[in-house]
Amino acid sequence: MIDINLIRENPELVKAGVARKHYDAGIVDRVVALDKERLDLLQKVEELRHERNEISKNDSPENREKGKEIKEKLKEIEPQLEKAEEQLNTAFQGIPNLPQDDVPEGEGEKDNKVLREWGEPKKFSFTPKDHVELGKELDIIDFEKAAKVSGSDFYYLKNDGVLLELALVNYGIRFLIERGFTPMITPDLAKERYYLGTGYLPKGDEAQIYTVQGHDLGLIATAEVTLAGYHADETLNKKDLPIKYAGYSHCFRQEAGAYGKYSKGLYRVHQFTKVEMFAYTKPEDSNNMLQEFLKTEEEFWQSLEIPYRVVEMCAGDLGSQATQKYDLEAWMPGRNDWGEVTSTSNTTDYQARNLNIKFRDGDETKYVHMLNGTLFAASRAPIAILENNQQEDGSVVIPEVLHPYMGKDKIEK
RNA sequence: GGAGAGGUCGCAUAGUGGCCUAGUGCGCGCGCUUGGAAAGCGCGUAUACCGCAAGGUAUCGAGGGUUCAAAUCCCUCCCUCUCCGCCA
Repeated sequence: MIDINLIRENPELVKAGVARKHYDAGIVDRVVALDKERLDLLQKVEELRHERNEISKNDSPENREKGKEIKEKLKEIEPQLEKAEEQLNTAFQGIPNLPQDDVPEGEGEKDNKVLREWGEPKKFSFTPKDHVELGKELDIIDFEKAAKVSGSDFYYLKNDGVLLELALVNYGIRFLIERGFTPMITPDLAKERYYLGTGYLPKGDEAQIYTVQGHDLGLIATAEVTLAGYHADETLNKKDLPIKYAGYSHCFRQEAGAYGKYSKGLYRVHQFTKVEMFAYTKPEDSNNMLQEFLKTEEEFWQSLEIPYRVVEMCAGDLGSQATQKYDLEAWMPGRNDWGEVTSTSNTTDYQARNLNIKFRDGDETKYVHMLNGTLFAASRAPIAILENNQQEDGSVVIPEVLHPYMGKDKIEK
């Protein structure tokens, strides 16, 4: 959530930011009204409680009578206050984080800005195959058996497909350790507070998360959930900041209603493995950290020798949490187009306020800033590797940096 | 999963209906003392919200309930520890 004081003091500023994200700016007025209503009721309730506290210091028949009266009044007003608080919270949580000033204007994907390209989209002297075909021919990915056992959009990895994922994970984690990240393997399930607190909800859609029947648990859609929750309700030491984690987890997404050629094969699946970067910083450092994350992603994908481009999200495509966001899109010959492989966001103090994560700065405690960024998803990275590195004979050359982890330099039949 | 014991202001503990505005010890901070230090002594040491302020309200694992009044009584849940069971 954003700072309620910002809304009280400068509702117009908030409205402008909300409008840039193409959310309904009327929500700000609703919050202002509900906030006032809540304050009025809060004052009444506190006055009555004060009276009650005074009375119970001296026991007498008269005071017992007075106490009974107060009890009755409170019974009436307290539920009203509760309801007002609930309404305020619901409306308030609908207010997204505000975009940074220099974020490009725009409504959605079509308005995102390509900042630069690295590498050349491959040209083949033969007709390239897509990863689904390659995966089947090389016997390293099996969608059909997974469909039988788990349903559509699940997959088995086999043979060198397994080695490739493990190599990527091993290489990726070491890559981040060298850059000062603390490696973490996190739980794959988390309580509602955490998977909602990180706001893994696309605009208005709650159906993204798988939940466990009979328990307050959901399968995480990203390690961002568990890495953000790690320090929930803590006050961190200023001297420990920034804290940088490299998270390894499985990710689970329902992806309801996502079909079509752009969702083919590994591109959109219900479960995948991901190595995620996460950072807690001082407020003044978060913009630099976002650039550091982006640079780290670029260095990683360059080391894999995959052509990619950097895209800055426009205000309308930031989602509720981010103030600024960059994606890397890798070249995918199978679709003859770019495909998103990473995403890095600065959520500033928005998640920190949801999860109550602060740091001590002298006499003051302030909210930390929190950032996340994908190093790679072990579903989409193999798409790029298989499709870009395929040879005419159907084999696939492994990126050099993975050779030591893979134990070979080529996947062949 | 079963049985038992617990969860109190940074840490350790006291508190079993109104004297709790939560005591004490440790730690920490400031001051006195000292040539300097230790000890000793004194004072102060949570968070959030409302309020210009004085001050007020809430929080004793969480949520409900009983009562004029709840850390304290009742119910539900969560977590930790010990033992048992089961398993990797």
